[in-house]
Amino acid sequence: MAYWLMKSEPDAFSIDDLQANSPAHWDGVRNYQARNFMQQMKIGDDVLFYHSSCKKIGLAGFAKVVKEAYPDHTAFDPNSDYFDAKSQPEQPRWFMVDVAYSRHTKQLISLDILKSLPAFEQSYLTKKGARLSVMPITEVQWQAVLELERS
DNA sequence: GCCAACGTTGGC
DNA sequence: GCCAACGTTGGC
Repeated sequence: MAYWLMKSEPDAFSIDDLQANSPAHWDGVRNYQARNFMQQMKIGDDVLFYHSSCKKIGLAGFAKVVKEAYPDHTAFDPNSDYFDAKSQPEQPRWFMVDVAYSRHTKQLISLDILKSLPAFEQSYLTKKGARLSVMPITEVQWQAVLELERS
């Protein structure tokens, strides 16, 4: 069982949207490293839902992987913002997973708080210039987040 | 296979 | 809206 963090711009898709449309497919990932991580996801893995590029940046909720990686069909659709002519149905380049809503965080766990946690001193999230939208989270980091939820 | 130009991400 | 830090592209 593994832990992951997935970023989403809440203006486009927020934790509220996931709650209202659960499970949802996580389409539109067009970065190889992020894709590779998604391909490692297993059913039942825990996901931290992160709101990026917005007023309240940070962890907004919890989700679970309910379907493992399969071709991202938005790459095949010329009308989609995520269309990629180089991804063909016979040989898809991009993949997505399905995630189901678990719950909101009690309150938003801001990026500042995350940065203040020793567990997150070394992470894809807080690393300078980090732009990865899908990343693994360690057991220690996961527990640190749960600890915040208890306090 | 190098690397300059370009596009994107995402915090501020 | 700015821009630093990246990732990707494409000419050579």
